Amino acid sequence: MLPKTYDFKAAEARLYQFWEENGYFKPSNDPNLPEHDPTKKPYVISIPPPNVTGILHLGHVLFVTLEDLMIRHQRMKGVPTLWVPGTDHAGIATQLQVEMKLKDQGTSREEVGREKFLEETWQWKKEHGGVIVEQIRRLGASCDWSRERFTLDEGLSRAVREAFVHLYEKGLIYRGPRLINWSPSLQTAVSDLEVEHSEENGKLYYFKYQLAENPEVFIPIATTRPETILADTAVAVHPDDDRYKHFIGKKVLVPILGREIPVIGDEYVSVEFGTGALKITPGHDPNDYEIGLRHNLDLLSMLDKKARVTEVGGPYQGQDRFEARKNLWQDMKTAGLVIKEEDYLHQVPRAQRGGEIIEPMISTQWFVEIAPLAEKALKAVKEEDIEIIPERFKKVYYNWMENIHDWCISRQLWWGHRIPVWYCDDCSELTVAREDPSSCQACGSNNIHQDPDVLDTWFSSALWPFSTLGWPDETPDLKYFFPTTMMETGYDILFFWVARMIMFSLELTGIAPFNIIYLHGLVLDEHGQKMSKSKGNVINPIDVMNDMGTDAVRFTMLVGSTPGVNTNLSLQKVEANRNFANKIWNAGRFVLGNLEKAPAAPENDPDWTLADSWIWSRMQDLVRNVDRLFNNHQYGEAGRYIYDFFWGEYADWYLEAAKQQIIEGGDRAFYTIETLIKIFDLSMRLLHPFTPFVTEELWQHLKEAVQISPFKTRIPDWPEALMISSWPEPRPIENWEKDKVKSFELIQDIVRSIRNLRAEKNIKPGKLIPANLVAGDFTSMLKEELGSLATLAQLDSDQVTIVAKLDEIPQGQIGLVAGPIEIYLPLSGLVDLKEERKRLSTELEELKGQIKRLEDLLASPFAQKAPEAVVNKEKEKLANYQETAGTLQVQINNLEEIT
RNA sequence: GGGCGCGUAGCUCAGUUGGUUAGAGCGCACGGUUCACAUCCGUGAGGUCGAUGGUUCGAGUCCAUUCGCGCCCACCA
Repeated sequence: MLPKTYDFKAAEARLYQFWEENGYFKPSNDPNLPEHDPTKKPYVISIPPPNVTGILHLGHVLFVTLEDLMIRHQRMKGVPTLWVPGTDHAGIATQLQVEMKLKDQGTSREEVGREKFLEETWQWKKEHGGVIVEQIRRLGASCDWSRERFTLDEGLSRAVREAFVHLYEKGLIYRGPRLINWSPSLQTAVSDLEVEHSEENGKLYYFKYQLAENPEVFIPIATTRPETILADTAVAVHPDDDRYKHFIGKKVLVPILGREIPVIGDEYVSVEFGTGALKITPGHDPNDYEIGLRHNLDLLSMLDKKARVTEVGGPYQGQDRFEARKNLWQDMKTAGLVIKEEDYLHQVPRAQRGGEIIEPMISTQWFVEIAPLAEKALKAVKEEDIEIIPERFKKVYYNWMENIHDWCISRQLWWGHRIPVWYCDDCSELTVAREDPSSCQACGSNNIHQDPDVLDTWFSSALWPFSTLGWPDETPDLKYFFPTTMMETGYDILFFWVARMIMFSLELTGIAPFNIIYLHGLVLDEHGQKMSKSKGNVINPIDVMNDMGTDAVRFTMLVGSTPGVNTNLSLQKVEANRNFANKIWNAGRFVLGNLEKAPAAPENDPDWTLADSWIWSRMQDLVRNVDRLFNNHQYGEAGRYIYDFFWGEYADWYLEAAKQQIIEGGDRAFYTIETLIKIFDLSMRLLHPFTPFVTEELWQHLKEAVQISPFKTRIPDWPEALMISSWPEPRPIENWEKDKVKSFELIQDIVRSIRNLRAEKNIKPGKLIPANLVAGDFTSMLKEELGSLATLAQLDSDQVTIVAKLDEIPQGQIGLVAGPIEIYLPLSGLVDLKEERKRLSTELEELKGQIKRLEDLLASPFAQKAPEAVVNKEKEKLANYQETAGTLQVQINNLEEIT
C-alpha cells in the first residue's frame, strides 16, 4: 500500500532523473529509432533564454510549464519533439552585477581593465549561471539538455559574426553619427525600445529670444529643458503664423551665450501649442534633429558622456545637466529674459534598466537599416507563414513593423559580442571580418584595432532559433529541426525579441523561424498588481514548490492562464491544486489497493454496469474536448475539463459506485477494477503534461501492479513510462452511450434529491434509510442498479422497493420527485405533514414557473425559427417538468386528504 | 494622439460557432472522524453577466454609445 501522503519531493527528484537518463527528452523517445526520423515533421520549441545570472521568477515558471506542456503533449502523440534550452548573457544586466561586486571589493570596471573584467564576468557566470538552469529542471522541463546553449558560446558567437558580416556586406548595417538615446550613468547608447516614457510633473519654461537687430523685440519660447538652449541653432515658427512670420530670415540671440542663430519657417511647428514658436536643438532632440536636417542647421553637442556641459555651454562648462538648467535659468532671470514658469505634465524618457533620464545626443554608433527587413517580416505574418496567438497581437505587430526606425546595435559595454570590425591606424579604413584579421584589408598595415563596443544583447537573441541548431553551418539538426514549430513567449518581448527573430531569420536563412507565436501574459499578484519587493507581494516559486509540490504550481499556472492575458496568482490557488494532486494520489491508492485484492480473471465476458458504461462514455467525451481545446491552444481550459472529470465524475461518482460493485465480488468486481484501472490510466495520460510527477509516480506503481495481476493479459503493453505513453485518441460517441449517460444521470438525480432531503431533515450521513421507488419504464434499470443506488444515497437495500406503478400513495411518507421517478421515504417521526405540504408546494410553484416559461417560449416564434434540435430539447424539458408537476400535485392532494 | 485588454457570485477567474432557470476554486452556512483522501465527504446560500441602446425567434456571447480600471505605441516644444 502506498503511503497516505504523497512525498512529492522524493518523487520529483527521482522521476526527473529517470526520464532524463532514459533519453526521453531527446527528439526520438524510441531508443530503437534513429534520432531524426526524416518522415516525421518534428515539433520544436526553442526556450526563451533567461538571463544567465537570474533567478527563477513566476514569469519563468509560466513559460517553462506552458512549453513543457506543449512538448509533452506532442511527444505523447508520437511526434519527434525537441525543446532546446539555453541562457542569454544579458549584456547590461550581468555587467552591472559584476560591476557591483567589484564596487564592493573597492575597485571598478575601469580599474581592473577589460580583460580582467571579462574574466571576472565569466567567473560570475560559472558561479551563478547554473542556478536558473537547475530551477528550470525542477519544474520538470523536458528539455534536451545535451543541446543546451549560451549566447556567448563559441558556436553562437560565430553565428553573430556571420550575421553581422552578412548584413554589413549587404549594406544593411552602417556606422555613423546619429541622434541616439544615451544613458549617462550606464555610459552607453540604448535602442528606442530600451527607453520608457513615464508621465511626470515638470515645468514649462517660457523665455525670450531677442532679435539680434533689436533686443527690445523678442520671440517668446517655451521649453521643458531650458539647459538645451545652450545648443540651440535656430528658432522655428510656422510659415503662416502672422505673429511671427516676419521674423523668418532674421537672427536672434541665444540667451547668455549671445550666439546669433537664424529664425526659420517650418510647418512642423504647431501654431496653437505653447507660444507657437519653437527653439531648435538638433543635437539633443529627435524632432529638432529632423528639422535641422531639413534646414541644414548646425549641430551642437552640449553634453559629454556623463551628461556634463561641454565647451559649447561656455560659462556652464563642466556642470551637470540639471545643475546647468538651474544656473542658466537663474542667470536668464537676472538678465530679464524669463517670462514665466508653469507646472507641466509631460513624458520623460527613462532608461528601462536603471530608470535614469535618457539624453538624446549625437553619437557615432552602428545601426541596422531596418526597413528592408521589416518589409519581409510584415509579409510573413500577413501571408500567414506565421500565425500569432492570440490573433489581436497581429495588429500590434503590423503597427510596429510599419513604423519602425533603424536599430542602434552598438553598446559601450564589455560583456557581449564584440563588434567584428577593425580600424586601421594608418589608412583609417575599416575591416569587417568573420575571423580576426591580422592586417588591414585596405592597406595591409598591421596597425589595426578592434572596435571596443559590443552588440546589443538582442542581436544574438534574434538568431536564437537557428543559431542554437548550428547555423551558419548546414548541420543535420538545422536541416531537420528548422524552422521551429512554436515560439512561446511573453507579449512584452514581442518587439524586443520575436519581431527581430523574424526579421533576421528571413534575411539570413530565407525562411520564417517558426510557424506559430503563442504569447502569454504577465504573472501578477492575486489582485492584478505587479509583484515587487517594495509592495511585499512577491511569491518565490521555489518556496511554493517546496511547500506544495511542483505539480501544484504547474497546474495553477497552466489552468490560470489564457493566451495574451495576464495571470493573477495567489497561494490559495496553488493550495487548491495541491489538494487536487492529493486527490489524484488517493484515487491512485484506491485503485491500487483494489487491484491487489482483485479476484481471478473470469471465464465469462464482461457484464458492464451502468456506472461502467457511464464513466467510459464520459471519458470519451473528455478526450474529445481536450483534443479540441489543445488544437485551439486553450490549454488552461483543457486542464479545467480534466480536473472536473477526475474529481467530479471519476472520484465523486464512479469510485463510490465501484465500491459497491467490488463488494458484490466475482466477475463484477473484476471488471469494475479493470474499469477503474483503465480510466485511471487514461486520466493519467491526459493529466501528464500538466502534472507530470504525480501522474508518472502513480502510473509506475500501477504498471508494476498490473504486471503481476490477473489483468496482465487484458491490459496491453504499457510502455516503460507514462511520459512516453500514447496520447488518448478521440472517437465519436455512440448512441447507446448517450442512453447510458442519461440513465446514470437519472440515478444521480435520485441520489441528489435523497441526499438533499437527508441534509434538510438532519439525518446522519451514516444512517441507512428505507425507500420506495415508483419508476415506470425505469423499473428494471433501477432494480439492476439498486446496489450502487443504495450505496450512493445511503439506503438500506433490504428495505427498498422498486415498482413500476402504485395504486395508492403511501401514507405518512416523505414524497420526492426526481425526473420521472417518484420516491417515498417512510421516515416515521420525521414527517410533519404540514411542513411537508409546504415543502412540496414551494417546489411545485417553482416548477410551475418553469413550465410557464417554456410554454411561452414554445408558443413564441422561437418554435418556428430555431433549429429543430433546439426546439425539441425544450419540448422534452417541458414534458418532463409537466410530469414531475403532476406527481407533485398528486402528492400534495394526498397530504391534504390526510390532514 | 493612435491602438489594445479587462469589467460575470464576497475574492480570483472560466464560459465552444449567439440556443435560452450562468460555472469553478477559495470564502461563507449546516451536517459528517473505521474501511482512497479532513490536503476529505455531503448539502446549501449567493451573480442576470459595468451602464444604455440596437441586431435576432433567442445575447454574458454580435454591433453602437457610455462609465470605470489597466496596458502598449507615438517626436508636440
